[in-house]
Amino acid sequence: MKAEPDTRLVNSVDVRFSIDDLAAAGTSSWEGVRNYEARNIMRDGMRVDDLVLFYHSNCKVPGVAGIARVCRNAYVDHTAFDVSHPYYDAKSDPANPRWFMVDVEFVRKLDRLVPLKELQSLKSQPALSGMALLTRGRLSVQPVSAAAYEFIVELSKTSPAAPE
DNA sequence: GCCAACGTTGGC
DNA sequence: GCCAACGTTGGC
Repeated sequence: MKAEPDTRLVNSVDVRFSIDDLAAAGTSSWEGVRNYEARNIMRDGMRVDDLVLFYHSNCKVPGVAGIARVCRNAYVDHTAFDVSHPYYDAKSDPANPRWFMVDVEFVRKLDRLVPLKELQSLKSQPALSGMALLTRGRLSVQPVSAAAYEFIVELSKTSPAAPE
């Protein structure tokens, strides 16, 4: 799941959210997803206790920052109905809601941030083959194989690759 | 149902 | 701030 750790204004509201923000909050809803495929993954593909890689995007060093866990199955994203909310969507009808969200809880930060660049340099590794993060960067909620999850968590325990 | 125009994402 | 990739919209 991607979040933006740096200041980001949406309709004049700062929607930044980092792994440290999740750590401070303990749990958080994942409101604001306004893409159908990402919604479907949350609604149909995620269940309580699933582990989540927390990715920092749109920032100086994009990459995987930590681990979270799903703690509530998908439910209606009510922020879409609130005209004063930055994620308001007039097309989501309360009688037939368009958008859904899950809740996640903080598990831990990785020992170090695993930069996207590093993962790109390792994309020929079988564990990362076909990983959505590397093949279609723009999806904000993506499936992660068990192999990719393990690979990235183990990678975070190693020293960063030396710069070229 | 096609597809051009337009909007968004997100790395750089 | 640029812009490529790609998702969404809407005319036909």
